[in-house]
Amino acid sequence: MSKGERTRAAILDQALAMTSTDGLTGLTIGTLADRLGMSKSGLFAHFGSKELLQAAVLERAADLFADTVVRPALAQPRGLPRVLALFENWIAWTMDPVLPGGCPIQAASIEFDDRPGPIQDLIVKQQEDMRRVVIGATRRAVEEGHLRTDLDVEQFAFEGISLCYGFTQSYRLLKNPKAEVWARTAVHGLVDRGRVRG
Amino acid sequence: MSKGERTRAAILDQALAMTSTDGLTGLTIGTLADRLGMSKSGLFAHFGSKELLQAAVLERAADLFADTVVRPALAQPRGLPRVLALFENWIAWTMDPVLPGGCPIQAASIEFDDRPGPIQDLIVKQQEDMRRVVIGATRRAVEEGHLRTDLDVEQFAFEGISLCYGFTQSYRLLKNPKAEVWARTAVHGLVDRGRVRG
DNA sequence: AAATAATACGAACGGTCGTACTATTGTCAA
DNA sequence: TTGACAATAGTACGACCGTTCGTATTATTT
Repeated sequence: MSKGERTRAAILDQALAMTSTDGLTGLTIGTLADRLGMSKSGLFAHFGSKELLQAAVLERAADLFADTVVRPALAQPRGLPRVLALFENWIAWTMDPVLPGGCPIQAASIEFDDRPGPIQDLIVKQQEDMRRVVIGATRRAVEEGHLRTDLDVEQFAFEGISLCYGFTQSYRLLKNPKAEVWARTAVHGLVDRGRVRG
Repeated sequence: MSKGERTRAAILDQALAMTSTDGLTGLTIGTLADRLGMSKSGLFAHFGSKELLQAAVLERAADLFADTVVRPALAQPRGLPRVLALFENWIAWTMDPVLPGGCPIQAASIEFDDRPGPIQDLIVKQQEDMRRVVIGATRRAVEEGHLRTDLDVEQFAFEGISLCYGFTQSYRLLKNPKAEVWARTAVHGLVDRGRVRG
């Protein structure tokens, strides 16, 4: 790993934290350089433009999300355990102090839902990837006989993802101490309702 | 209505649309003035600071939300019809072309969930007001005998609000044509599950 | 019609933004 | 150890930011 690669990784770590609290637009090259003790131009040279920096941050966020949420869930036995782990890990991810301001991708979703361009395209791709993961795990649970065969897996995924998103509001903005219980109760309810009878 | 009040209202209308797409931070006095064909300083004088402008925009958004979502729902007979109207109106509000970029309050929630200050305080107050409205209507539905007496109304509100929020993602960012059906199916399911047996 | 207040304007301020260029330093293979 | 190139710093730029100020214009009241 060359020196350039090392600094680039350090930049992205700091940029991720900054994006988490200030958003992709609030992420600023000058203050980012200050926090890293390096010059604006030196940092800038690593990416070539702010938009490319934003894209790199998003991809780093997605990697971290995959490592924290998706991969550990896929390590669970297929079927219900995996589906539940997906939601539980997602809830834990929202509370993870590594991201001081919450999931940067979720924030970016709202920030960029009216700004077409490469960044929006990337966010859409990431969100649909995640949707596919949830749908895939759910469909597996149906095949394993854990969930009803007549279950609408797309509807199921919509509700599960919505609950994870809603949790962010209650937990991060409203700081409601019951938020975590609500979210976990809700996803367990969702899963239970999909279970085969008996 | 004096001339000042008239321009102030016109400013807020335009500012609301701009906030809807660009967020409270992306809302900029210069371009806002341009769109209204007036000078930066003339516009500025109406509010005294950008923060006060942002606060005024949020209050205008809340008024509009109350007129579009809450008041029509309260016109429905108490109990289940009112609860359902609340969610249906909320879904319609998210699709309302009056807000070209979706609900400004929801966007501001994520934008400001890590920026303490008067704006964050205002947003928290608005969100908790809305939460209280949902909880109140739900509790009424219990009293009317439409919903189970052992229903956890806070849990119910969390799930309903989460679904409305999740709908924004699917509809505005991912532009999924099934989003509206998913959201309506989900809230109807939520309500049905709370119904008294038989 | 005169007096006063409300409203709007234009210009300018200090700052920060992203970006472009050039110069300097550091790294690492030959 | 040197030469080539990657990495970082330095400086400057035009554009825009929120804000202030003095002044002109327009409404409203007396």
